[in-house]
Amino acid sequence: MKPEKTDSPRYRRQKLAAIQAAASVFSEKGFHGASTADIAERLGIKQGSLYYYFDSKEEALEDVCLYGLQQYVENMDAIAARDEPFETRLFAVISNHLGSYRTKSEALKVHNDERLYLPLERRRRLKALGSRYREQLETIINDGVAAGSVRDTIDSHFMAQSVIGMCNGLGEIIVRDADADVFDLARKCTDLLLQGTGPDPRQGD
Amino acid sequence: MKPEKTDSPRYRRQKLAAIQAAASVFSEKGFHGASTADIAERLGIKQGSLYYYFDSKEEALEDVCLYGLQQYVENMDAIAARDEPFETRLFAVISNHLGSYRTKSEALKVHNDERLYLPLERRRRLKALGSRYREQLETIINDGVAAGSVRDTIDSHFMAQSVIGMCNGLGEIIVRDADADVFDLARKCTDLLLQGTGPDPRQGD
DNA sequence: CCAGAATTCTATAAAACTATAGAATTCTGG
DNA sequence: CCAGAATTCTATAGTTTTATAGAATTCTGG
Repeated sequence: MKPEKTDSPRYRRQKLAAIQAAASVFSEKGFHGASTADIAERLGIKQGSLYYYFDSKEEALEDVCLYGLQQYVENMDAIAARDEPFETRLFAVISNHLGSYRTKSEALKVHNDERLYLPLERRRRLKALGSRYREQLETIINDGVAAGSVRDTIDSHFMAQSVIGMCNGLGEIIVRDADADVFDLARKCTDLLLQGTGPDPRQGD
Repeated sequence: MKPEKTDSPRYRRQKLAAIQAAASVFSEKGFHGASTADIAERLGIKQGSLYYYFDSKEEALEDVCLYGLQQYVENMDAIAARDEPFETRLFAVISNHLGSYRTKSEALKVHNDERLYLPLERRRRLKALGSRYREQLETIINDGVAAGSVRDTIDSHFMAQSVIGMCNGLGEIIVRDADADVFDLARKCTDLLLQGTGPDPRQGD
């Protein structure tokens, strides 16, 4: 018979630690490459005890992905709701994305790389969060077009995907290099997207 | 005792088919999630027979990654060697990158997502190819700065990583959506990088 | 068509892994 | 400090997996 679970503070703390341990191990070895023994060891308990916190390895993956995505998407909601110029909001979006790589890099990486190994049913909530993220970004871009800050030849779906891809690419720098300056990268990235690579037309040549 | 291997045309053909089968299975299930039985089945032989073509599952992964990367890097060499304006070469780079997602998407995806599971020793050649790719791209960007096509405030290392990330993000569109027009995406992507999102300064507002 | 080489098959050893049951230990409130 | 609840441990059943050996089959040149 399974032991009873609770939602005591102690349980909650250890469950969070379990999610973080799983995030760490999954991000290093991948979902299938990691064993439940690896996760338990990182947490400091025995393999079998891990099942007090997760019903299955798959559930652990789902929890890690949700953990990585949640705050990240909530921040996006806040940015999309603000009434600010396009440039400011784009910078906020990129800062949030890159900043998440610093603070929750492991769980976010797991979401990006491993979520497809979840069966469709478990992926539902993740999909909803991810779609919300992309839609909010598209809305911000469309608002930029409406306000005249963005050329109307820009396809917002294409651009949203580009921004996300770019941030994920830069995320690799951030994860690899602990000294990388997130703020500076976000600034450069925003600048590149706004101005392009061409010589600044506002200064003569 | 192991059977003898040859380099007959038949062997070569089947080895290539084996690499493609492995690419297909690895891209779908991931390296650790895929079994040698899965690969053999896709190839139409039995699990044990696969070891006639690979000494180990790891070797199969290495072969797949090299297969995915090779032509892609060679194309980059050709582009970097050409004497063309920055804009033309950037478009060529992006077309090559996105085009590879269409023609060899599976092997390239495997390289991107699974290569880190190879032990360092096996990753050497891949690393060399990948570095060469990034360095060639940085050179192209630096040439662009020298020629005045690119603002000198652009950090070429940063920009190379951004371009690669952006292309990988768009690669997801290409892989997911068989109807996506690679040429059109490459054009939009080049345009975004060159011009940025801002209103075209050459037309009044 | 034959002989030897090349390719594939069958069978299996050895190791690793998930998940469960029930015992043991640790924690908590009274 | 005690009783019951919460947490962790031990042990293991049942799969699955990689890799190898040697037999069987298929191909090839002469």
